[in-house]
Amino acid sequence: PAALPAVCRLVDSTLINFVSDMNLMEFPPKYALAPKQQVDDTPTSPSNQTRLNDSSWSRDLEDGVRAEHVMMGSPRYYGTHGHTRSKRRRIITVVQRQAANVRERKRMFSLNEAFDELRRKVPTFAYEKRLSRIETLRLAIVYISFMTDLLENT
DNA sequence: TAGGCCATCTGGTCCT
DNA sequence: AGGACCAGATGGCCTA
Repeated sequence: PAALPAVCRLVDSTLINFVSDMNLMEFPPKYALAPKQQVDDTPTSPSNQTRLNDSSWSRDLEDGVRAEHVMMGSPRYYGTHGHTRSKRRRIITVVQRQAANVRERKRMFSLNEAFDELRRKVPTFAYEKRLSRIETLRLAIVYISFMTDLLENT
């Protein structure tokens, strides 16, 4: 850590310019509700309280046969993460699903905040276009490698 | 118009 | 039981 100021002085001035030219503070206006997302985030409608099943878990059909995914959504594939675990599916209410959607949006929001913070830390040309998430990650890898080499060679 | 990027929804799995 | 995390699917927006 003590060597850092010295390292910074050694950093090529063009790199410093990259950093100072960063202007990624603008927040994408997309966080406004999208048209398809106009569900009620504070669901209180009694009709939404209906449980789809008595238990919150339902057992799939016997003997390893994949149960049909009768609920809405895209098809899933078992074994994506290596092993098939339980055959019990959690059945949730519409209210619970909406609450989970809200939590997921918040989670992705904080993830994007972290990406924005990383974009500000990573040196870049005065981009007319902001870095995508994958570009940000890859540039960060290169940047860290560069700084690591710099530290080791001084 | 095709392709890249992103937000969102969704269900499965993990974890507390 | 339920929240966090994850990845697939989908649709919208933007740019070359």
